[in-house]
Parts: sequence; C-alpha cells; structure tokens
Amino acid sequence: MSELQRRPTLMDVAEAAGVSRALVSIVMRGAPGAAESTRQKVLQAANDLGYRADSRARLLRSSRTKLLGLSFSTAQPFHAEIVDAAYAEASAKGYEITLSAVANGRPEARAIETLLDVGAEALIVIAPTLGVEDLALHARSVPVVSLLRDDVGQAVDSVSSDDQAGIAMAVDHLVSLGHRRIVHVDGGTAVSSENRREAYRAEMIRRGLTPWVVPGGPGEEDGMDAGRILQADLPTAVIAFNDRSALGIMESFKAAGISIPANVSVIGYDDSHFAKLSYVQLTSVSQDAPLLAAAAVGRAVDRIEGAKSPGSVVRTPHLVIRKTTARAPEGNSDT
Amino acid sequence: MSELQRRPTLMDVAEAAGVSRALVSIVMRGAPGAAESTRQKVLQAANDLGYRADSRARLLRSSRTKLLGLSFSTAQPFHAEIVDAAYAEASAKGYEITLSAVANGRPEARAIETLLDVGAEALIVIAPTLGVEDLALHARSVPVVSLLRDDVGQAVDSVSSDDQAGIAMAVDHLVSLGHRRIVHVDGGTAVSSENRREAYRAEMIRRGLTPWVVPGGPGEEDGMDAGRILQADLPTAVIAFNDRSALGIMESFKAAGISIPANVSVIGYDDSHFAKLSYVQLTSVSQDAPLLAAAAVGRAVDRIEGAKSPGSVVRTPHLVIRKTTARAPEGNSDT
DNA sequence: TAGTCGAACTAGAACGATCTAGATGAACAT
DNA sequence: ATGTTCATCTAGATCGTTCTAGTTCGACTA
Repeated sequence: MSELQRRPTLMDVAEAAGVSRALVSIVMRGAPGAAESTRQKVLQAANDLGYRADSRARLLRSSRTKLLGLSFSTAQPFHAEIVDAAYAEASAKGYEITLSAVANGRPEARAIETLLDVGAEALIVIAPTLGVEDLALHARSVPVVSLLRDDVGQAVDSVSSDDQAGIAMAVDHLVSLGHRRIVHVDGGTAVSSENRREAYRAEMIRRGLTPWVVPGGPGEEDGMDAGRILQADLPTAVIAFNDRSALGIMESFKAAGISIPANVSVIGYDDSHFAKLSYVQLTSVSQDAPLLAAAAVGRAVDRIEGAKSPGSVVRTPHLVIRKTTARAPEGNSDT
Repeated sequence: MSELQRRPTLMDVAEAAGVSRALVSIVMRGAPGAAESTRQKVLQAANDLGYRADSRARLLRSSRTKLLGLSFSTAQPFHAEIVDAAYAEASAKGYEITLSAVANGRPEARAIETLLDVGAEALIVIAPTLGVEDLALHARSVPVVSLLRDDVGQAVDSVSSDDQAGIAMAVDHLVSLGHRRIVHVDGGTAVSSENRREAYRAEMIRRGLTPWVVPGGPGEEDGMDAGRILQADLPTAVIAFNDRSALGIMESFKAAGISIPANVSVIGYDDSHFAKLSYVQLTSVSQDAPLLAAAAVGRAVDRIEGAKSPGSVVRTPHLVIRKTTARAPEGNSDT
C-alpha cells in the first residue's frame, strides 16, 4: 500500500507559499505582523499540504507551553468526571490539558514526572497520595495544585470540597427529619475518610448526639459488610462514606427485609452516576466535579500567570435530596 | 517564598561533571561508549542537580519517539480498564503511552490530532467513532489500531472481541439450561450494538428458535425501560447488551416481584465491576480488557517495527457464569 | 619503530518550531 | 531631494536533546 509519509514542516509551507519560515510561523499562530493577502496565501498553502505544527518543537522553543498537567487514577470513576470538566475549563482559559494516569503498575510519582517532562507549566494532581515533602519538591519548579486533598503543606495549592460542611448538611438533614440514632460508615484508609469521620463526630457531639462509627471502605463490598453488622442493632439513619458504600449498605438492608427509607434512611457522598439512577434515588452530598475542576484549573492558571503564594480553595458541597431519606420511624427516638 | 527555578539541562550536567554534552547524553540513555568511571561521575552529577531529560527536546530530535498514542472516552468505565492494562503492556515492550481523552466538548478528531502532534508513532483508538475515510487518512501517516470496532476498512488495524462468539456462548448457555424464550435487549445506537443484535438473531435462527429483540441502550435506565416492556409478556431469559443494561432490567424485574433467576435468567456483557459484586453476581460475557489492550499494543508495536499490512485480531470472549442464570421454569417451554 | 585498532570522548549539525533584531520599501512630512 | 515612520517581511540564533563524523590516545601487532 501507500507508505507512511513524512509530515510537512514550516519549511515546506514556506516554500510552497514563497515566503520565509518566520512569516509562516506568524500566520499559523495568528500573531500580528502579516498582510491579509499573504496571510491567506500561507493559510492556503498550509491547508493544501495538511500542515499541523509539531507541538514538540513548538513547546521546546516557546517558554510558554500553555500546558496544564493533570494526573488522575483509572480506578476512580469520579476522576473521569473531573478530567472531563477540566478539559472544558482549560480550553476556555486558553490552555491545553495533558493527561497522565495513575494505573496499576504506574505510581503517582511516575505520572507526575511524565507531566513535567512534556513541559507542563502547572500540575493538577487529583487526590495526591505523595507525601508533603515530595509535593513541595515539585512545587519548587512548577505550581502544584492538589485536588480533593487539603493537608498538603504550605508549598502547594489545594482545591477541595468542605467535608465538614458536607457532613454537617447530611447530619442536619437527618436531624430535621427527627433522626437521633445516626451512624457513620467510614471510608477506611481512603483519602478524606478521616476528615469525614471526624467531621461527623464533631457534628454529632455539637448537637448533643452520640457519634457511632462503623468501619467501612470505599467500595460496595465494604458497605455490604458494614450493613450486615448494623442489622443487629439498627440505627434510624446511615451516612455512608460515599455512594458506592451506600449502595452496598442498602443492598444488605434490602436482603434482610429492612426497607429504605421506611425503616432506615441512607445518605451517600459524591452524587455519582449511581445516586441518580431512577431505581436508586440516593440522597447524596454532591461535590460537584465540574466546579472543583474549574476551581483547580483556575488556581493553576492564576499561579502560572503571576499569583505568588499558594492558597487553598474550599468549595462548599450541597445536599441532593432524593428518596432514601425520610422521617425517623416512631418509637425509636431513644439515644 | 523560593522562586521557581529553571530545570537543569544536559549542558549543566556536562559542566558539573567536566565532560561534553554528548557524553552525558550517552550516559543518560544507557548507550554504550562511556567508561564505567566517567559513567558514575556523570550519574552522580546528574543526580546532584536533579536532572531529568526534557522529553520535548528528546522526542524532537530522535526519529524514534517510542510513543503510543491512546485515545479513550471519559464516559466509559470499560475504557479506563483498558488504559490501565495498556500502560503495563506498553512499558513491557519498551514503549510509553500518551493519553488523550474524548470528553464533553472535545471530539475524537481533536483527541487524535493532539496525539499526532506530540509525536506518537502509532495510534490506538478505543471504539472509534470516526468514519472509515478519516481513519484511513490518518493511517497514511501513522499506523492506526482500532480497538473494540472492526469495520474500519483496509487501511487500519483492528483488535476486537468476537461478538458473534460471545452472544453464541450466552445463547448456548441458556439453551443448555432449557430456555427457549430468550429475548435480547439491544444497545440502541451504541458501538457494537448492531453486531450483537445480528449475532443474536443468527444464533437463535440457527437453533430453530425465534429471535425476539427489544430496543434498549447502553445505560441502566435503558435496561429499566426494556424491563418494564418485557413484564407484559415475560421471556424465560434475557441477554442484555451490557452489564449496565442488565442491571436496569433486573431492577425493573425485582420491582415487579419477578425473581431472578427463578422466573427469568439474565446475562450481561463486559463482566464489569458491577457484575462481580456479591449482591449482583451477574452471569456475563467477559471481553477481558487486559487481553484486548495487550493485543492492541502488540499490534501497534508490530506495525511500527515493520509489519507492512494492517490486519485484524479477533479475541474470543468467555462466559463467566454466576448466579443470575438457572434452569428455565417449567411449563413455559412453548415457542 | 611504525602502523593499526578500538575504546573513550567531543564538536557541531540536525530536529522544527519561535523569537530577536534588522532589512526593505512605500507613504508621508519637511 | 531627504528624512522619518510604519507595516511587512526575513536571516539567523535559539530551545535541549540526539546523531554523525571525527579526534585522541593507549595498547597491541608486525
């Protein structure tokens, strides 16, 4: 068949249009300094040859790469939502996103190095697992924005969701429905699990209620396990670490003939795809991925364009009330 | 605080070590041609300075970039599984993966161009939506491998899963359990929906059974809708387009008091995370993401390293039998 | 002793863009 | 006629690598 052909360069276009390379560069970038007539001629030639600028050369030469490095994990569906939104926000601000995934045999450190190597002007790391030291190290050469985690030291920016407020909303909602026996199934070792657990404890105590934490994890199976434990001594409401855990909890309840929300109310966290399903209709705390992504991109761009000192942006989540929460059942209002 | 510092270059390392740039380049690449003693000296200097090669410059200069471009969609969890596996396979073969996502306002064409611009030596596109013409156009400059779609013309490679075989396995399994009234809820306009639908038709006819297709789609809600339709005239078994659709179908059955697998058997497709959940235990056709990814990467590398003509690899899926399929209920074996 | 060889190393030209500084020439003022 | 200005265009340096074609020098051969 046809053999692979070399891609055209600036030089090729310049020759075809009968001008210098520099002028072609000017036209392709849309920079001022070219007569309209020649501009057209050059664009025509470029189009005929199917010319596209080689980003390696472009990025190498220009000090500004206009590239934002984004590291995410393939294992987290929520990250995909953020990636999606980040693309939109970045291109609105005139930046490109370059991705690097944390995958099975590919640690976060590797993902970050890759981003740096291609010339990213800033790093956005979703739920970084790196230590504060390592993050600070990278922050010496490029602005670093931590997304979904805020205990990242002085050197790096953070954009996170206010877990304290999110949990408070959940508790508040339940209390206003008359619940007092409210349990929290935590996220085990997952990122933000501790934050939410402590927020729950504080909030319960603040209201004169006794905190009651059951160990869990970020997956459906973890929720299942916790649900089975709870069946022995049923609370009137459960606040799960996330939606997937909530799903597991609900499944285990359903299997035991416990009905939701008649017998027990359940609240999830993330307002994910699952929560919205018509047969789930899970009341959930929404962190709003698009908003978080926009804030992270905004922060990164600000830092690139001059803002000196890192700061932390905290977005307040909101509660999406659906069908898994209702008034507390009667005769169960003891402490 | 400390201001952003320029990253060290080959030149810096060369000066620090008291050798030429070329020598440092040799050492950093692990190429032969440097005495062990100087090699150590250079590595030491590089380490002290925190030197990392700038991949833009490296890729620009070397004809071989050893880069595989991978385009995926943020909306498909299954793609994430493939990305994960592709990383592992690529690095085993000495290649790097560069990602580009198809996201909300970011069409596939854009994702592909980005990959080309950074110098990918081959393109792996997961479930391409581009026309055969456009794919062929790109294939003129670089090998293109289509993953999960096989009607892509002569110019591009394809790695796909044998839908025909997968559906046949599903039908076979059900027939062996005594089912005759087997319905297929299709995937609507989704990729491979048509393949599976036609495979189902052919397979049913081949066995002297009458095909029965209900329109559906790739999501849970689509399954729900189809499930509701089916309740009026219940089949003994359902083959869903994918796991998510199967989940929706099962939910709608459960809500109507129809029990699975006692009254109806259900088979999904993808053997996703959901199918494996302990409270789902969905019998499902597995396409085996790691195997598909490995085949695609292998194909891409083969083409890069000399294989002239594109070909298509078809992997045979396998059926994972769990708890949603059982013997057909008695007295329901009419046509 | 001179010649050959190979290992270790280096200078300088790529790669394909952008950027700086300057050339060119038409239009206008003096 | 001369100088000034401005828009338009270009030559050549540059980004940080890799690659090509040497050079250098000690060891070995004849």
